[in-house]
Amino acid sequence: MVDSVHIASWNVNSIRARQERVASWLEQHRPDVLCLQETKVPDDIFPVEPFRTAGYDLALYGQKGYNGVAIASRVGLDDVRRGFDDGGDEGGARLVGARAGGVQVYSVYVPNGQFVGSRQWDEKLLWFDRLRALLQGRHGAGEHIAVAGDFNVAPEERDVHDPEFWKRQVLFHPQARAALARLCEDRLVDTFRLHHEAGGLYSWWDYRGPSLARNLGLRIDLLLASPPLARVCTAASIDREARGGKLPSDHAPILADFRL
DNA sequence: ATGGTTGCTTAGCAA
Repeated sequence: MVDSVHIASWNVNSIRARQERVASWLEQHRPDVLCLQETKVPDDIFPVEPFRTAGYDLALYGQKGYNGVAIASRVGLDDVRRGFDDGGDEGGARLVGARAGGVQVYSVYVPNGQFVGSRQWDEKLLWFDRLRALLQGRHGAGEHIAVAGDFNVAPEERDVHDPEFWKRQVLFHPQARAALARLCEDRLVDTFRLHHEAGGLYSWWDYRGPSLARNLGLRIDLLLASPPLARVCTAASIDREARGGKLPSDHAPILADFRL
């Protein structure tokens, strides 16, 4: 009987490039569930062995070259659902859901948006509303739901090293922040902010330039919980250490613990 | 939206 569940999420920027690093991280942290984004690989050649060896089942929704999401679980994995089922264009493999450890889990990779005013920008803003509709259509208010992933939006000024610059960019534009806020309002809670007040705590640092050394980052990776699940969230963190070393992803893993 | 780096794919795109 599971009485607690530890959920993690990590944009790995290619699971094939990162598989040894992810495998050792799994052995070290042993989360019950790990949501992955930017796996960048079709399902038939996803490197499943390191996960099986570590005791994890996988729900895969990938594609060639870009995007790709997955859920790894060692506490059961049922009712896997890939993508939206709203009849609209999927716009890439960016969403997979499953039941794991008594929680309804979603791994999400929100479109980056390219630049403000682009076609991809419009798709990004729309994507939040599609996700909101999907969650409202599939789930009731009392359920334990975790929506984890790379949202490609920092929620607040304290989540951005230079808000004045970034508010004109896709990752912190007022319209993107508003779209995220609409998704969340009264439905999803940012678990990190239940346990940390400080600014300067980021989950992504650009590969280019001295961003990591100078902590020029943004907190765009989020683990959102429905209110009933948020009420039993006992801890949340960002594993900044995993952003270091040789050939890291440009994102750090994020984690949250729940007592069920 | 311009630079810098990384990954997928092998010249150029996406992030």
